[in-house]
Amino acid sequence: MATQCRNCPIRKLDLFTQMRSEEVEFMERFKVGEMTVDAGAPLMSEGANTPQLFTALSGMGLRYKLLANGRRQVINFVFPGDFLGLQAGVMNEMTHSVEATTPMRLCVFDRSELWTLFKSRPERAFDLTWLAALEERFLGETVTSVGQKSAIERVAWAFSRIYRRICALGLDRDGEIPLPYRQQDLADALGLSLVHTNKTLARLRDRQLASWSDGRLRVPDIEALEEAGLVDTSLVPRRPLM
Amino acid sequence: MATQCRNCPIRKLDLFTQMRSEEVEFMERFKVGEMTVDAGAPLMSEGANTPQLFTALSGMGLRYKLLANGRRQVINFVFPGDFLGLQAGVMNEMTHSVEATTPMRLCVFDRSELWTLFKSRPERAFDLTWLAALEERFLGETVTSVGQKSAIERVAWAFSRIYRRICALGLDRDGEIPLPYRQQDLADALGLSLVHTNKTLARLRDRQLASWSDGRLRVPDIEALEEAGLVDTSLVPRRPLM
DNA sequence: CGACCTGTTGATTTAGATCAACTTACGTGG
DNA sequence: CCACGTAAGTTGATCTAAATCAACAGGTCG
Repeated sequence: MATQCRNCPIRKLDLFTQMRSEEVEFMERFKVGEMTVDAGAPLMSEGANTPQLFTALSGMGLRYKLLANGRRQVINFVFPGDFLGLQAGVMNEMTHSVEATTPMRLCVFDRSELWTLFKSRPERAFDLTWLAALEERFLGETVTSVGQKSAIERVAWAFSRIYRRICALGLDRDGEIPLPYRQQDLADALGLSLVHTNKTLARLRDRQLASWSDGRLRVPDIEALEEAGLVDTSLVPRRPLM
Repeated sequence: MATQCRNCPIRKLDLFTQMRSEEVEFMERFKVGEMTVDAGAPLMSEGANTPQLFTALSGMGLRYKLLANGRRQVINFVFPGDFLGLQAGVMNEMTHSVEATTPMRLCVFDRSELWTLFKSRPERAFDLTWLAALEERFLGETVTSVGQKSAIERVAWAFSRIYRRICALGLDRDGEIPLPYRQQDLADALGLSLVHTNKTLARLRDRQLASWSDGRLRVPDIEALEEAGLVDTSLVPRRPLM
């Protein structure tokens, strides 16, 4: 039996904007089920026209694109609260793939009901657009990091962003968060080679800015890390949850 | 006296999805005016909370972010039909700046009316979300190009995308389009140095793939250029126009 | 046990950055 | 009308951050 939205495990977090109770009721109707997947499971694939939209509830994943030359770009990492499938929802085609890195639990929505949402729930439609704008904002920052920063700045930037997000989800425990990706994933996200990423991680460790091993990231001083990553510290607002 | 939407100079192009007449009427009310600006004029700036939203009607511009270290990332180029200010519209703050490269003419909308649009015009709200998803798609592709491609592939990719778009706007004339940017702008868009960009342009010219000088880009064989740029040639759908 | 995956480290190479000149073209002001 | 300053493009020489190549170590699993 699927969790009812009123008992949603993450909705109440400060990270998210709060919904009015009619909205919660609407989402309970909009939601068609829940899905749990194993680590490594593909969730959506580039070019496909998935009938389903998801909101991640727990676990972590990643979005990526493959190139003709075999290289892979990790577009970003997927954390609880992220909405998956907007492109399929409005344009009928995903232009990137999504896969689960750890086991994941996701809310499932029916894509064909999306238009109903726009017609009957303008505030939810607005929230969806907000999420799209937030994604655009984040990708603009990613382009900037990959295009203009040195290796150490890029890794520091990525760790800062991830650390802040995971903390906001309440998953940190004395300065440490779970980060269950491989170095190759980070390398592909930042446009760096695996070897150079590894050496850059060692440098960050030496400088006591961040230490990532055994799937856990320890950040002794987040502000110092943000500075090292030239991170734009303008406030990231609360985000809507679909 | 501002152009009325019914006489919009670009709306009828095949590039754009067609609107129903009620939608056109609604847009005429939503539109509060028109603006023309000189080359070099700033349109929006990072961190600011502009009260206005725009749709570009003519001319070209660019979006960019500046870093603490003085470097600049050009996020993308702005062409007629592009919508500007979505971030300000939903999140009250731009995270990048926009400036006019040539003189531009723009439709002006009132940000505070955006919520009215969501409440009373769900199909227009849907279109806006579509545009946001399209932007996300394009930025994903940009990250992939900047993160994973060689200099010549990146330039070929950018030229392909630009060429296709400008042709769709009907601005091409025997295999040539206007492209009034500086080499520095392209360099900042692709994460390359100015000097290396210049040398890469020479290589593309030698290989007869693309020749850009005096503000005009000539492309003898767009398919060959796309191949050189590892361009994902899956169909780019018609886009909504706001 | 052996195959495979992930991480680590050192040696070598290279794409692209940086540095430095020089050329046009285009104002602007004397 | 010319001198000078500035912006954009071009080209060659040199440097370097990061890529590539190679080898090995520890874990895990069938």
